[in-house]
Amino acid sequence: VLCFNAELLTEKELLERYSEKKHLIKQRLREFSEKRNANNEELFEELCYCILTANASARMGIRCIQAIREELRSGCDQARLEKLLRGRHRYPRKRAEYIARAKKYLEEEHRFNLKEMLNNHEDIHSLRDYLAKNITGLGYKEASHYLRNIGFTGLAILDKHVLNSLRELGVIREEKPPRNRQEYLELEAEMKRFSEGIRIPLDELDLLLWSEKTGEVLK
DNA sequence: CCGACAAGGTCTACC
DNA sequence: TGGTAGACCTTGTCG
Repeated sequence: VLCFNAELLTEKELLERYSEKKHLIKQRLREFSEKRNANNEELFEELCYCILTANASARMGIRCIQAIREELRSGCDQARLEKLLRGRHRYPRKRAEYIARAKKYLEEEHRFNLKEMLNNHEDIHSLRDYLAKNITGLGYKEASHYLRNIGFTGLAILDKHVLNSLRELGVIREEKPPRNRQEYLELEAEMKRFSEGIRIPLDELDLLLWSEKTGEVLK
């Protein structure tokens, strides 16, 4: 936060950063993996957090989730959610709508048993497809974000910062965000190839690149 | 104080 | 059926 580094990130620097932050990164991922034991209310709260962070700052997402925590558990009423989000989020109406719809969908299709729903998918990619398709407000990036945050591994969270880093490293040409499933999968595959080349697990690389740009989270 | 612009994208309408 | 503008919307930050 002190200064902006205008120079391009190199592989050498990346590996240096990795050895510096490796411990913190692994610790963070362990924290995520502990979420595998979370109950349905906690899993739903995390889902809502990811709905809220799409095109919004992480800080905004955290502030919002604190404000609506009670409402998520009690009624999850759209109008009340909107009121709580107003003044805290960019899109109070739409995001309140998405959250209310998600709650309704999960209740109708899964009796709100998120745990079971998540475990019923044999592989993580089909699970992500399912979420992106059926939860309005979650695209591929946020669906990946969600799964990572509740302890699944092996998915790339291709946000603005990570894409920018990948471009600087020469892994990809442009940092334009993927606009559909196919583009997302292609970019993810490129990142995975790169991660194997430099021997940094995909999830750790993702967290590393993100922390390079934001400086937050890992601290 | 004011204007510009970014903030971990995604959805929908329309072609 | 697949692709692309425009909508969503407000706060915080920086010059």
